[in-house]
Amino acid sequence: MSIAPEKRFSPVPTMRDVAERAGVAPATVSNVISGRRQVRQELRDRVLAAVAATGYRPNQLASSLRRMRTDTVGIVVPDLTNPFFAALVHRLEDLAGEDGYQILLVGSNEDEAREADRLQTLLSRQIDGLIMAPARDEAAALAAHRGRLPPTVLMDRGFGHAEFDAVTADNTDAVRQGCRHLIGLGHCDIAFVVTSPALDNMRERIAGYRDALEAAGLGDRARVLAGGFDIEGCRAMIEQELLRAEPPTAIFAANYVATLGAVKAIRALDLDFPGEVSLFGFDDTDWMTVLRPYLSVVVQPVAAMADAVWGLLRQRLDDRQAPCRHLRLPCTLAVRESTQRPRVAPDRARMPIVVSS
Amino acid sequence: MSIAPEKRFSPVPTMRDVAERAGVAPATVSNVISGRRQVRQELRDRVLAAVAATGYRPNQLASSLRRMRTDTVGIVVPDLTNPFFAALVHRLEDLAGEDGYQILLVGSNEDEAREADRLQTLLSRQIDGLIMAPARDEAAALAAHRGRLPPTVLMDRGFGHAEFDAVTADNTDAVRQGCRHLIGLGHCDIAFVVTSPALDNMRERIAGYRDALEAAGLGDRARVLAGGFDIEGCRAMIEQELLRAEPPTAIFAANYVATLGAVKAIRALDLDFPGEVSLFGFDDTDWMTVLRPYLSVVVQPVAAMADAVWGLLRQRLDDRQAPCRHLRLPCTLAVRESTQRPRVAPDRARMPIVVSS
DNA sequence: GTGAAAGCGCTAACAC
DNA sequence: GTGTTAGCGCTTTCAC
Repeated sequence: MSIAPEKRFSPVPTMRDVAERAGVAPATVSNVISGRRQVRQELRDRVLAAVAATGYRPNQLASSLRRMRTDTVGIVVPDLTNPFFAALVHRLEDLAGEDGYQILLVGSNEDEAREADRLQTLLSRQIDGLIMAPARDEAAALAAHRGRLPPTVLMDRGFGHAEFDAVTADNTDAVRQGCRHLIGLGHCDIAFVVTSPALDNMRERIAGYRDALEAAGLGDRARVLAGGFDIEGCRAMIEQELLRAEPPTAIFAANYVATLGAVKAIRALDLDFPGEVSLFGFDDTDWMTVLRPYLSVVVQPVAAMADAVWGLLRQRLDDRQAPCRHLRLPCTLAVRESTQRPRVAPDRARMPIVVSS
Repeated sequence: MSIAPEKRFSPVPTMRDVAERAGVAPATVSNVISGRRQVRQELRDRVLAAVAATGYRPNQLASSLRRMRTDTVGIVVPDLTNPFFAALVHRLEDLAGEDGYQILLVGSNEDEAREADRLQTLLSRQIDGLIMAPARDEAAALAAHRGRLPPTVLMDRGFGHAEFDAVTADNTDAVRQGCRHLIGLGHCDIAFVVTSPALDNMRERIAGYRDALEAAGLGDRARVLAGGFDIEGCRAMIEQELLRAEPPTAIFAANYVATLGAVKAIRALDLDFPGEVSLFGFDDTDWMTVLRPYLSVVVQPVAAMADAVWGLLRQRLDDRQAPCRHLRLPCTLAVRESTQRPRVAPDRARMPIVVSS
């Protein structure tokens, strides 16, 4: 053994180390590992042996830099704590993983500034694709990067942009049907609770609400409340509404947060539920068929939506020129226990209802 | 204007483009942008102008390769759909973002093979840190990379490893207290439902259960059920238990999944709940104080746990030699409506109880 | 304080 | 098939 300065043992072996050990060119190692080109069996064996002996593990970073692709997709959602988005992310991570992509996850917390900031870093990481439920429809953060964005699919929100693929539920129709159900039950005073009427998806849901009321000649009874993006805000707003002289006989909540806010408000006032007030919620979860009363809700096709999003992204990855598409998936209604006939006869519905039980 | 072949307009400007335009060295651009070194005001201005003019945006990939750090942390959880993990991830993403890190998210779906596979890719991406709630305590996936792992913090599970920092709830004590509550109410037949007794956290919870029963002289009444990792599995197991000749008067569910499974089982059998059977759950969520009966549960300090995890990771990033620490955070009990006195007097508790209502 | 040059680890292009 | 070479875009010595 010579004492001459040999190449020191590198703490983490590189492809070159493997190549030297196997007595082949680095490119050959690369080809063995990636399988991109045929390599003679003998060399391949030597390479594999060298890989095993050195414990070599490829550095994706270097590979990505060279190949100009990262096999990474960014996902931006407003709130991971909301089961709707959690389910979407869960499914997307699944699909992405199957196709060899990893997920860079960002939660915007419904905050535009934060979203813009995080998006910037996401893009600087050279993500191959972007999936986003933007905090605001304008998606100013996106516009700022116009022309420099990777293939992008919007979901749930911001679908007004013609330059992006998008997936949404058929919001208007879902709410229209929900309202019909309530009206059919005899409800004339239905309050509709959204987070923010500034969001297109909420506007669509409001449209469904107004549609249905007008079709029933109840147009002048429409009341839309904006409770904000957190449960407590919605709760406060709804509580106040239920304390009015002529409270609604039913609440229709336009999303998960509003739904929870509504039940909390009803509980806080200790109302007989659904006796004194019915509730139609939005978004279905495990627990809704478990505690009482089981909630009647609009069910968004979450799995199908995630599938559609991923499908659009894959297609966009293959062909950046194809025209953008907006997929709108139908919702279903799960009518359960939280909606029932109002106590007051329809013709007396304008009379004040005593709120306490 | 010369027709000579000038450098073509590069579709995406690089630091070199900016440097040329500003008439400075690439290194200077780098220094302006990173702020790592002082740059004379005049040059700085020229650089900034060139950045604006070209619309240059740094390539983190190249930077990471050179700097040998990615400002990225991998998070592996068994199930994003479980609000406990969703909340953990949510909070961790928050903390990471504040510190300039991004999150590569992986859901293992409680599947070891998948976990190992995804972990491999995660590591090849040169993540700076790893946060993991391993599918199995052995965390074979981790062991396979022994010595080549970035700073790693385990949470909720796998905390038996002396070579990793870890954060868990005080499982044994939490369950012990929960059991005391049930026993105090007069319950002598309490079934304990875990997902899998192979997990250390479940074993700890079981230990708390046995402790409490033995302390009350009820050691021979202990019944531990393993329902598996999905709600339906737990439901089936619990349903069967409730149909025995001598059904338990109370169910103690050892995690979120088991809790939901328990309520489903109770509903499926149409039992008077909590009249005929009490339920003590595990993990607190928004909806538990909203529908009836409000569930009595063990509350894990999720936010504090995430904070602790992040804190440990940051410290480990700073000092890889420091001894590993296992932080164990106390839980609290939320006693609500799902637990009440059993209908049968304690001294008759061994008599069969009629199950139908 | 600034520039020149080397190189992070990998792969694509091109010879042979 | 396999080796050689030249970078991917950035940061970091090291001179000046």
